[in-house]
Parts: sequence; C-alpha cells; structure tokens
Amino acid sequence: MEYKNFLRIVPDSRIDICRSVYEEYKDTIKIKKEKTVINNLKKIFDATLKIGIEKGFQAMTMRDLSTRSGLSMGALYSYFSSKEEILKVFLSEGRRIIGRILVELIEKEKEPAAKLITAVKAHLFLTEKMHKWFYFSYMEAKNLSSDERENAIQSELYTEKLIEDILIEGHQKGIFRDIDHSLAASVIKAMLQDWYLKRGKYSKRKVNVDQYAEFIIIFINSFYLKI
Amino acid sequence: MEYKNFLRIVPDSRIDICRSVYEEYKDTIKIKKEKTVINNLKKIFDATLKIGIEKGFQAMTMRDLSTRSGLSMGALYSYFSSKEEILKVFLSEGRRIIGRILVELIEKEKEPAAKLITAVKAHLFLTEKMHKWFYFSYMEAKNLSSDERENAIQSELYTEKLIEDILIEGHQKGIFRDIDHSLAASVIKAMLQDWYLKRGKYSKRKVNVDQYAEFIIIFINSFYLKI
DNA sequence: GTCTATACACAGATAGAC
DNA sequence: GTCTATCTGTGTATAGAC
Repeated sequence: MEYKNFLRIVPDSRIDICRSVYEEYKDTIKIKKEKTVINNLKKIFDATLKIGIEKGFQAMTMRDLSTRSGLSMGALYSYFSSKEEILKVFLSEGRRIIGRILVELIEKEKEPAAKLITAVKAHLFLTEKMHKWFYFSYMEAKNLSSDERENAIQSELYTEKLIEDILIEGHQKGIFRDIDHSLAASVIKAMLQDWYLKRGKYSKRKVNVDQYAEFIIIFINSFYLKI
Repeated sequence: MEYKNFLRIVPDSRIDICRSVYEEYKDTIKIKKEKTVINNLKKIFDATLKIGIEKGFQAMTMRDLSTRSGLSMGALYSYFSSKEEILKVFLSEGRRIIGRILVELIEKEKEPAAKLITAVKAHLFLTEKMHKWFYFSYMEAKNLSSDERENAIQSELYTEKLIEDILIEGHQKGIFRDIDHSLAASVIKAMLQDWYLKRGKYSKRKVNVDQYAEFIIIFINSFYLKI
C-alpha cells in the first residue's frame, strides 16, 4: 500500500475528534446546539495546534487562542473550563481515534511478515496525515497532569506492544530470528517516531513517506528475517 | 569499551560548562570573583536542569529558580540579564563541550567499522552521563530565539554528518554496503536519541547502556556490513 | 450563544539597603 | 556580592450586557 491509497481509506480525523469530543463532553459544554459546538471545537483545536507548534502550549495565551480561533475569551470558556482542559481533551481524544485505526489496519493481515509491514506503514501514514497532532502530542505530553500523563505513556507502550507481539508471533512461526523482541520493538518505534519528530529535515532532503517506509522495512527485515 | 571505562576518560562536564561560561561571559556577569561565579553558576544550572525537567523551562519561574538554587532573585540577575539568557547560555555551552568530546573520541579510530562502533558508544555514553542535560536540551530547543534554535539544529545535523561520513568512508573502502547513507545516518541517530528520550522506559526494563549499545551495533551491522 | 470589560494573581525585572 | 521590597505588565478566568 502507498500513502495515497491510505488516504482514501481513512476518514478525516480532524472532524472525528470534534464529534467524539462533543459526544463525550456534551454535559459540561455550556453550548447546546451540536452543529455550533462541532464547528467551534474545530476552530479551537485548529488554532491550538497551530499556536502550540509555533511556540508551545504553555506559551500560548488564551488571548492568542481567542484571536486565532476567532472566538472571544468568554466563548472559549463556555466550551472548556480551563486552558489545561483543552490540552487534556485534545490529546486524549486524539489518542483514542489513532489507537482504533491502528488496530483495525493490523488486524486485517494474517501473516506476521505482512503484519509487520502494515504496522510500520500504518504508523508512518497516520503520523504523516496528522503530523502536527503527533508532534504536538509528543512535545506537550509532559505538561499534562500526572494521571493524564500516565495515560499518554500507556498509549505509547500499547503501540510498542503491538509491534512486539508481531515479532514474537513471527518468531514462533519460524519466520523471524530469535532476538530480544522488546528491545527490537522499542528501536523500531524510535525510527517510526523520527518521521514526525524530524519532519522538516526529511522534507528538505526530498524524502517522502513512501520512501521512508520502504527504507525502514528493508532495515528491519535485514535484521529480522531469516534468509 | 564499556561505560565504566568511558567515565574514567571523560572529565566532569558539569563544572566544565560553568568554567567555560565564566570565561566567555566575564564581561557581562556583574560578579567578578571567579570562584564565586563558578560556584553560583553551578547552583543555577543544577537547579535549572532539575526544575526544567520537572515542569519545563517555560513553567519555571525565576522565584522557583531562586528558591531551588539558594540565590535571591537579585543575585540571579547579576549573573544573567534575563530568564531567556540562562537557557541560551546553558544550551549553547553544553553543545560546545559535547561536540568537542565526540569528535576527539571518533578521531582516535582509523578503520570505518571501528569508527562506527565508537561513534555509537560515544554518543550513548555521553547521553547517559549527561542524560538530564540532553533531555532538557531536546525538549527546550524549540523555545530558543530563532538564531539560537538554528544553532541547535546545526549542531544536531553535525552529529548526523559525523555518522554519515563514516558510512560513506566504509562504503568507499568496500566494507559497508551501498545504501542511502544520509537516510541510514538519520535513523541511526533516531535510535541513539531514543536512549535519552525514553531513559525511564529502559530503566524499568533493566536494560543498561552497555546492553543497549551492543544491541544497536548488531542491528546496524546486520544491515550495513558486507558478509 | 457570544461579546466586552474587568478582577485578581503572579510573572519578570530592578532599585537600593546592607 | 547578596538581599528584600516593589514596580509594572500580562496571564487566566469570570460577570454581566447584548
């Protein structure tokens, strides 16, 4: 699969997040008209992402957010009770949607070698599509409350476990070599994350996500695949 | 070489940074007694690092820093003219020292295969020794002024170039395979960075830096070394 | 449902005593 | 060389008009 095919399969996640937030928080959100809420949530999250990437969430002021989202300060506070809550909600709903897509795509494959390729591509393609969200999420996770930070870490480890399980299964079926699967999953994850953490560098070097995916897969296979 | 040997070779970098800062900034620092300056710079940088890792540099207030360093607000401002300057000086002097050590260690080796191993170990061991500084530096680089941020990026790319050059040399000498050296250097760097970015994870799994180094080297060699 | 005006706390920075 | 006290700007959050 190439990135352009992936884009056709996966729905627009930006609106997904807003709908999902509306469903879960309609009791605490003071505004009641669904269409208004989703529309404004989108403005809020879009602006949060832009400013957050420009100068970090901490440095973003509610006045910044008001200006960039086009909503007044008062309006913002009828959607969220605090600045901190915006971060919490935006990151946790994003994680949910991403986890779901990732699992769905991997489960379609039956053989470990194909599963591994799908896991790598699905992760890279998702981070390509939502690269601002991923970058923001990575950088701001440490600013969450300790409960929420724990959730973020668990979500990371879950992705890693998906990869590790594929490696273990492949080894049991005699396809993959006998290697420390936990460590291997960890460094594979590191390579996947580099794609969205250093996005600008790869752009400058004219490396696109399909090329990066291919390279990573060859790298991993040369290490893992029995010849 | 193992980590414990490395520790014997490399001098205490925390005091190095303070001395280096004193030399370079003695004109703008209002205090004149060298011993006092170095002693207090150490207190300031130690506290900056601790608080910065706990809650980020932006969230650190000058009052926090005053309390934790044991110096008054007034005293702090006779060493630095602003909060921003503390970050700039601390990161740029650290980069200088690290770059120097890295190059010195690699230059000792003559053969590409040995150079590659040394580069990997030197990087991992340095980040192990100064892991708080590296983590802090990675997370806060985006909060620098655009000039200083550019310096930080260039310093990153320089490390990557060191690796790429080793790969190219090895290929020219017929030892390494013909692979996209730029991409390879990039993902190797990603694996090296994971060591200090996810330090806690590896601790929990009882993986030490020597084991991680060995794993990474086997991984790279299986991809790169001609059989 | 959205706005403007404002309360109140706390940030960075400095002046001047010691 | 270091401290305390204080200035001033700006941050989050809210009250109440429209």
